[in-house]
Amino acid sequence: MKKQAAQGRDENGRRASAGDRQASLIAAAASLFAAKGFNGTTTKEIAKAVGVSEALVFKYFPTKRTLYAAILAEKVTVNELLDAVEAAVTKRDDHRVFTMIASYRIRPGVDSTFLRLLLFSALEGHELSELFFGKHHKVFYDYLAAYIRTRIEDGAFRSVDPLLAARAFIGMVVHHRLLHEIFGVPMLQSHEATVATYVDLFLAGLTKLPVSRKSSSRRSR
Amino acid sequence: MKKQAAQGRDENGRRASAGDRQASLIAAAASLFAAKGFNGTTTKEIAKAVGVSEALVFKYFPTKRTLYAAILAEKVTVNELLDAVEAAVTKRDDHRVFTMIASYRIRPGVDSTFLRLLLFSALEGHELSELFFGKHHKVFYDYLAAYIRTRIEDGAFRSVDPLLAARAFIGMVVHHRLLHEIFGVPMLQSHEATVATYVDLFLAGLTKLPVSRKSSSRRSR
DNA sequence: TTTAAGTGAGTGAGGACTTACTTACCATGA
DNA sequence: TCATGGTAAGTAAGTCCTCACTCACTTAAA
Repeated sequence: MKKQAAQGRDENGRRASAGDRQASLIAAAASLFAAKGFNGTTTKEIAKAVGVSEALVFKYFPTKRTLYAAILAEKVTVNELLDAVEAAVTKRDDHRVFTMIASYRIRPGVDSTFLRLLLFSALEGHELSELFFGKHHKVFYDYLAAYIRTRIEDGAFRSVDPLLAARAFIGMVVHHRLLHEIFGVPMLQSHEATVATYVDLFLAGLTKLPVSRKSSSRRSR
Repeated sequence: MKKQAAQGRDENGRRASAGDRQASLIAAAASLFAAKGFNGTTTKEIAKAVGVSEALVFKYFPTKRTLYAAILAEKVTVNELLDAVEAAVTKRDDHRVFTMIASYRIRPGVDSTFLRLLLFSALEGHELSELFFGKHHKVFYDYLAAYIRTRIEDGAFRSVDPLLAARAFIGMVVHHRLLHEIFGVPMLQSHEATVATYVDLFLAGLTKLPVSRKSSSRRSR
């Protein structure tokens, strides 16, 4: 008699392949770590989330940390965006460039676990946090900064530190997500409307007046 | 023979008073929680940091959570700033208002533990996090938003959602701190210079052109 | 002498990780 | 077409350790 037969099976009642198991363990662990932090999550919980014995977790990942590392390694995929923006960049379409970056950065959904994971890893001081940050976050600053620099050289933007300006802009956007996703602050408007306002505000502050040469703070075109 | 006599003593070799002990426990716990999170910190560590037995910690705080709550309760002191800004507000000195708020928000030092604590409590989902956020953070948004609103009514600022604008500005500033204090990203310039740039950028985007009356956001959509 | 400050040595619960074992899968050759 | 064995997937039931919290007690001070 198979008293407790169909436990660690996939949806067809068959044994899962190593790859699948690994993937679903990573997925489950990611969402648990994101929800409760590394220290706040137990290996037993992870196993249970996948419907598998705790021991199996350790068959795939020798330690809990290894599992954590696997998550971070997996979660590195940014370049889709940068490709998408490319067109707008060559056309010098400021509005579009900023809007696209902001939308991407602000978009909820799929990886709202992402931000939490990033924060947790930074706060808990995991070694991989830097890699994580570098590969996933830093790209944006550098990319946007480069664009701002060329626009300054074009004479279209005022002369500011490009990296600082990039951080300022991304700061607005990321902070918005933070408020919403971490602190549960209700949104005032739709994502789109918010992005539009931010982009508008920021570009107005950055764009050079075409005719006037009043040196300091004025707004744009 | 007093084999291990002078253990839980204060600097004079005397027994500490209840109040002092409580305070130093709170202080030690705050910095440990900030560094490693609630789950990542043990009561033994806290005791050791104060140079006292673990048992004593529980004489003062019945549970670890109580201690945590005590920290959050203690850390609520914002109004100093708001008083200081008041003068600038009545004079409608935009630049000064924004600079003061940003400087306050960005200043490192004393409570750099603060931001970490706030983030940890939010991430780990402590009940008090909301209170913490509300009492310490929200104030800024509301205060700044109110100012922006009056300036819009004055006709000095463009017509934007005041709360959204306030969040955008504080977002820039807080994000800057975050990068620096949590992610260890090196600063590009001094705090003052950074604040100056941010304020300049933001006010430029917000201020209405004195002569033109071009109504809404140019180059939109 | 009372009372508060302080402690060493627990306790039980739970967490990361092991061990020794069972089952399903499937490739092979008889 | 099967027995059949090698192997990977899977598990129950630990081990050992750490952690939050307790207990029974000692010491200092007023």
